[in-house]
Amino acid sequence: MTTAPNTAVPASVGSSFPDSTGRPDRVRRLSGASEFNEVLRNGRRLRRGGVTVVAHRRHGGLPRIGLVAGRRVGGAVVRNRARRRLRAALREVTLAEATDYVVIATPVVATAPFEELCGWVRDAISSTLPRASAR
RNA sequence: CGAGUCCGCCAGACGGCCGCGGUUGCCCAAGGCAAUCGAGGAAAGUCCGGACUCCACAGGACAGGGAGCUGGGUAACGCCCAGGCGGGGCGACCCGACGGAAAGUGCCACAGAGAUCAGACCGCCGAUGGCCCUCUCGGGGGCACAGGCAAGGGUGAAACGGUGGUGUAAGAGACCACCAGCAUCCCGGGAAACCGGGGUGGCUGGUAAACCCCUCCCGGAGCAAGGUCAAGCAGAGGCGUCGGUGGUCCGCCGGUCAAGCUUCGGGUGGACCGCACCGAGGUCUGGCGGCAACGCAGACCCCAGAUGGAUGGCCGUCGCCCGUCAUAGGCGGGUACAGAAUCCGGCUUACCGGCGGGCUCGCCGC
Repeated sequence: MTTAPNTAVPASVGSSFPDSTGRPDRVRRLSGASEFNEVLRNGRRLRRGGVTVVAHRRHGGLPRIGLVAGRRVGGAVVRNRARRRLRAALREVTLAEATDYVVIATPVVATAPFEELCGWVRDAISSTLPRASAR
């Protein structure tokens, strides 16, 4: 658990972060029930490991994310932790422009090794990319 | 040293990389940069008490709810402190819904004869009355039918106060002495609860987290309170002595053809203020007053403010605890409970562990 990420994490950060697309990857937050419902109703839903990603393409603008950690994830402390780890993991991946994402947590998100969590998020996000762009 | 008890405190530390929210300043703006601040002792449960907001409010009666030894503290409390009383502990100390049972009503399982104007199973007596025997005609003896008694036995958590005497046929607070309890009066101490002492009196079960009585307190709803702006829609029916006085009634007030209430239907469900606060504010001063809770004075400080919800993610080193190999040390695992949402004061509950101090008991040494 401690030895493997030592080499893997910095590599993934360095490769995907500053210059994979050349633009500063800024992200907005989703806000309000209407925006969330829009994504959840019309978006493409993918589950990888302990996370579910719902992606929905918009007309333009920066990517937006919304995090969901429901009551079944745990108490307030565990839900906060799950949300923060998801936010940290999302910074490790490239998000498509003009797309809204809702990421839904399960209980394992709070306890799973961080590298594994990053893997789930990366797989799920990249799987949405061709569909979202093909639409 | 061991065991215990009370009080207070902490809630791993440091570093690296990458981030988030608020505020202030700067840049012409989108946005960016800099500085600065950014979870808890319980932020929790939402159980009490307030602040604040809106609605209501002449007054009275009755409901209803809450509190309940005394005094103090406090904005207030069901909280805190001190004291009293009762109970527990060798002790430090701990625990207590702790007003009234002599205002009334009710209840007291099982057992038991009887469980509150009590009762008589075994028992005791049988003076008096009755019956029988005897007779020296005064009486004497017997039976246990009437009747009397509640001492002893037995039942029970509890049996009409306890012990000893007098008394009597046998007995009983019937009477006496002492004692326990209660009521009442007086004296002394205390601010009071209460404590100590004395007199008098009647003659005494428990239960009020049973009804109840007494004293005191309580208008309702809550920040989704409440307000501003924006956007948007479609009205129709009912009540007409109706509405308000937010439990009810009396009474009062308002409206009386236009408003109000209400039912169904339609629209919106966004932004901002409230709301991040100069406050029942925090820290310090071995300050002053007080046994203490706390109050007062002075100095300094401004100390989270999100809204699908910031306060973090990952890594390293060192602590601490456990297991293991066991020589410094190595390896593996663990490092609680838990996350602000209008804000305060409490209570309760959860919690790996650690630190400091006071006191008590036991053992040992000087």
